[in-house]
Amino acid sequence: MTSVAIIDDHAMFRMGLKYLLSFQKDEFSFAGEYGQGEGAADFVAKLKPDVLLLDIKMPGKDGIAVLHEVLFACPSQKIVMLTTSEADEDIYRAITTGARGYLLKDRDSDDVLTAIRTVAEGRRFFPPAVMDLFRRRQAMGDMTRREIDVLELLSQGLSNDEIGDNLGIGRNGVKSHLKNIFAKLEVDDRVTAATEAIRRGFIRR
Amino acid sequence: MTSVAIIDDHAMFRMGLKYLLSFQKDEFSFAGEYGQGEGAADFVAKLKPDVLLLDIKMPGKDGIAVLHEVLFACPSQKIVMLTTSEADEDIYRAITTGARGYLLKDRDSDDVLTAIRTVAEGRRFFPPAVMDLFRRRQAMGDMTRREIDVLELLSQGLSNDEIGDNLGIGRNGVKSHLKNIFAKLEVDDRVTAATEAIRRGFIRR
DNA sequence: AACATTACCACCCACATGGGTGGTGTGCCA
DNA sequence: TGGCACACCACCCATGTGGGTGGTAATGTT
Repeated sequence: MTSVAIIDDHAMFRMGLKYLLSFQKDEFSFAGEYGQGEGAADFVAKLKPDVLLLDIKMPGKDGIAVLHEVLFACPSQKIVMLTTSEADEDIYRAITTGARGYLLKDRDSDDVLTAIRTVAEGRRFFPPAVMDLFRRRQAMGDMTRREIDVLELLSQGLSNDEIGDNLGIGRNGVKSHLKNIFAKLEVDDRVTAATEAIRRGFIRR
Repeated sequence: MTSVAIIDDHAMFRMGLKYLLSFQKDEFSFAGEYGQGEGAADFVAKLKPDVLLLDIKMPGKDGIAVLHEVLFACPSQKIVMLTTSEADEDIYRAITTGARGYLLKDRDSDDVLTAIRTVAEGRRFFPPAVMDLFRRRQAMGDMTRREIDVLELLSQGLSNDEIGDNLGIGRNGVKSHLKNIFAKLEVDDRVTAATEAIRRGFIRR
């Protein structure tokens, strides 16, 4: 008997899981649900479910932060990320910090039970689409702290001079960072850099 | 007794609704579910539910297109949009084409039953956050077909010359459109124009 | 007939951008 | 002690951008 808990800000989604599990009463039990990132780690610590389903995009504290907290307190906790986020960065962080599964709600939500079963047995569950995005992200190399700072300001429409002012460096420093950013994102202009950085999850909004 | 159907590509979400309604068996009946935009209008025509819940972001045909089709065939159909999309453009199109309700999954999903009840009674249901976005969009004026074309190419990182080549016009024509676009979006550079246009739903991705 | 909207174009100008080539200093890991 | 990633800077240069002011011509609407 496998106990399953879910952390997701969508009430309907939590209910969907409860309903889904209710058809497999001999195999799974619904351990509990929680609707936000804040306090989620405590919730998990008390419940100790066999498998935890965890959403990424939540108001306040996001799922990646919760993932860190939960695994810090209990490294053996089995966690499946269940989210709409196709951002390579989210997938990369989730897998590298120790999630055992990652499902895209829109594409793979039929696989939920399979994922839970697989992870409960101690194996990993990552659909091909997820692995593709993970590998792409891995091939890219890391974005440094400073590069993220630049991207953040760039995406707000600031000029190189303005970005420099904000970061306390000169325009040449900014241009230098931009050169590296462009190379990593494989783009050659700031508009695409901004949209790609958002799409890939390096910056939010 | 109110019959309710749902069109949403998220299997879990559809289950959530089924589960939710199952607690109110004397008030609501679950008429059916459908997982994509393609063929959704026929599905509704056959079922004729009292209230239809309709997601916007679906692969292939999106919810706004389905909304049009369904209301064209049956203008009295009561429809509640139930989506994560906070894009003013989606909200604007949904309301102006005749949706009776609009709920944000992440913020208002507790209101689902209230929304269904309200709409079933023939009234409208739009939460304050939705109305705010609607009014903001209304105040802005429409984006013309040509302006959307320019935005689309702009967001792909093309220069004004390249955009002109793609549209068969000169750089001056492009600049002229851009001037109007900037004014409507209340921005003054192409990076912000691109990110805002995406965020507000004028262009996808 | 008067007007607004949309779609385009021309010319000017100050400034920003992206590419290039090069350099310095710091901290880290081996 | 060497090597490497990182953060930053300098200078050059062709091209792009955003702002301005102006124009034409085809569609409407009233």
